[in-house]
Amino acid sequence: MTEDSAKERILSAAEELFAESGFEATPTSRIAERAGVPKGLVHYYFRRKSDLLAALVDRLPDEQIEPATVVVPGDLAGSLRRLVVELDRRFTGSLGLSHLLWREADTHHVVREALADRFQQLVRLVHSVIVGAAGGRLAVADVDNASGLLARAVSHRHATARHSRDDRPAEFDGELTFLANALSSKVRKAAPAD
Amino acid sequence: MTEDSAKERILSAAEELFAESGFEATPTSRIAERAGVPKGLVHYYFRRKSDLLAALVDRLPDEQIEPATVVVPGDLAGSLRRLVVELDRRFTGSLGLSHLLWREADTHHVVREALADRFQQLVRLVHSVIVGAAGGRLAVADVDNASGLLARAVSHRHATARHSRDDRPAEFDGELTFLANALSSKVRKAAPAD
Amino acid sequence: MTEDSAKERILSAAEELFAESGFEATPTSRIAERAGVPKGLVHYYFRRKSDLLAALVDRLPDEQIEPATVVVPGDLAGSLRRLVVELDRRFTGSLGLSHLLWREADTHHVVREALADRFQQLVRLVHSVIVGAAGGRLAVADVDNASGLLARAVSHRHATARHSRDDRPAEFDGELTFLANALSSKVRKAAPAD
Amino acid sequence: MTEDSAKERILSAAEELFAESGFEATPTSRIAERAGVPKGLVHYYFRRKSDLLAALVDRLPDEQIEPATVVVPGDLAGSLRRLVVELDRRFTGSLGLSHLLWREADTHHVVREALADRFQQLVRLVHSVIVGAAGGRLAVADVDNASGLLARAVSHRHATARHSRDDRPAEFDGELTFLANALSSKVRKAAPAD
DNA sequence: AATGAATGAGACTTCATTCAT
DNA sequence: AATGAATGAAGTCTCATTCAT
Repeated sequence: MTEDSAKERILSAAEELFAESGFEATPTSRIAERAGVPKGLVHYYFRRKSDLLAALVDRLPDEQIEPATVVVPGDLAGSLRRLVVELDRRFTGSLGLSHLLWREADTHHVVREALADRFQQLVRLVHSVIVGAAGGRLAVADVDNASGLLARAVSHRHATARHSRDDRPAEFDGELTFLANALSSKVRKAAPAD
Repeated sequence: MTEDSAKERILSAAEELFAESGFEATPTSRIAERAGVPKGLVHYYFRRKSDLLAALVDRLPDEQIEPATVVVPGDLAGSLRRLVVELDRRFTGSLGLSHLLWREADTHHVVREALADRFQQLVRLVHSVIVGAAGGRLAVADVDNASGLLARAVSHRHATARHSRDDRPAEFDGELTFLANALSSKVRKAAPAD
Repeated sequence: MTEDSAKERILSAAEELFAESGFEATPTSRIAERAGVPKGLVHYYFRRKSDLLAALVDRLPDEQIEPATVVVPGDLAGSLRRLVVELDRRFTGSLGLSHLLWREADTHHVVREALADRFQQLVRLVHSVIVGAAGGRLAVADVDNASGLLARAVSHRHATARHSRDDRPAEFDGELTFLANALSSKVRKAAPAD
Repeated sequence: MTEDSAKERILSAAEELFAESGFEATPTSRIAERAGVPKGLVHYYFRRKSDLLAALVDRLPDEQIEPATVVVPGDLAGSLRRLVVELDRRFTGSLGLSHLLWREADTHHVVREALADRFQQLVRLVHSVIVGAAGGRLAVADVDNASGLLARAVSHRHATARHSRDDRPAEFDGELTFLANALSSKVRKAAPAD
């Protein structure tokens, strides 16, 4: 069953190699080699090299995280922490993808758009988690701002993790707690008049 | 005045082109062309193409921002806002540089390190501004966390600004205010005896 | 019949050109030109230029001479003369090869070894012919010395023939006869009891 | 006094490098480097690269060997042995020269002629030594043949010594003795009537 | 459907040579 | 006299892409 089709193997090889060395620096011949297929087959399935990149973006896994799996109502800090743990896991599980998206975003609009989409998804996800954990007692603007801030910080953290030797994202608990406290203090302040 | 030396023109051309299309996708011949010099001269000054990249990183402007120029003690939100305005200006003024650093960080460790350096500088800068504006009445950990969060968010904002049509960084005031408030509320809470 | 495969034509062209102008002085483009193939094909078959040289040495014809074809027992001088005539014919028939070997021996160890091999073959061949023509009545040491001397002289004669306008080896009969006589006198002296 | 002029240092560097890597494979810049002179100076003294080769051949040391220094009348084998020892010493003392001459003889007629000259000198030298050691009792033809044979063998021996790791010429005493005996036997046979 | 031989444009780089100083 | 910046021709090699089978 792990006997992937040749086409699939080509795509995986391309993903790895584009992530390792970049699109331009990767010859199609090396893709064929790593996929263990004859050179001609790469161009048989993907006439031009850029078609490979497009196909790679198309098959982007849509691994949504379900807010419910990390949210504990009333425990904002914990919920955010669990969210980030989960995000980190996804990130580590598809490093090639992440490398690829960041690397080629500048020159391939297809990729750029995919990257932007993912960021928007992330913002919405953080938003949901905050709302789910803190209840509806927060000002909409505050939630928006916190979500934006956190999504950016998490994205940046992953983006720079790519650059480190072991691809492991940096410590982040302090920042998370700080943010959770900031929001929580708003809740209290927003509700004494109740 | 714009009569730069040939060597300088080559570097500028390389910076632009590497930023536009990436290192690999930029032929040295196009660099020579844009710099208006014969092809041989490029390799006379920079034996291999990668030497160009190294030179580009070496001459990285060290445009430090002086905290004092944006800090107004007591006005944290305003100070941060002025800081970001200034950072955005620097960013817009050297777009090529920023593109270059992010694009090539994955494959050229010189570049990667330069990018990491710049990030650390940014963290320290934000730190100084917060301390300068809020006085010494904040917990060290809070300042650290807020600085990290903000530096990451600002970096990410610039990194993704590269991907937009007009290179303009996204709106950010809301996030800034939120963060300033978060910190300010700590000050008050930390000094209830006042 | 002369419709050789492209690969074969490339090798022949390379052999000729390397012999004419030397390895370094021969552009691969000129090889392609003379072989009547597109430039890319040369590097398709032989990734690097030096692979061409290696291939050339590999396909070195192993044109052994069968001692029996020149030996007439009892006629040492005649046998040696027939041997040299035959060696000269081989030499003239593959001039390119000979040029090539001597020219590039200094810088390419593959070639150097091939040249050394050929010399050893030659020594053994001369040895066989002497023994075959003179019978077993000669001292081993004498045969060894004479073989070495003659093999060296013949090699040198071919090596310098390359340098002459018409590639024709110099007259050599006198030397041959002298050597045959030298050996023959030993036979008589070794068997005075006859 | 070892403070050679720049021009002299350039020539020596060229001789070494041409011998090591060949004429074509040696950039003039490397000659300048090894000579410790600025690049421009090489072409200041020798406008074209080939002028260097010509100059090198022009200044060829004419290290003639005086027959009297090795000849002991009556001792032919010893005389030849001493001659070869002396020739080997000259050879080892100017290896660069020898490499150079053999390497570039194929493509530069100036060099080719110099090499041929040296060979003729050698033939005459051997001739003188034989005559000196054996007296006038040998047939002219025999002396000619033996000289040619020996000169060729010695030349070949040096030519192939270049190809060995340590540039040391191979053992040769057996061959020499054999040749001396061959000649000596003629003397005896030629003079029984005395 | 699949393959790998074949192609040619073009990339990087080297280098002899010129020339202004 | 001496230098090293500058030039451009040319060399080796890579590679996406095509095509006959």
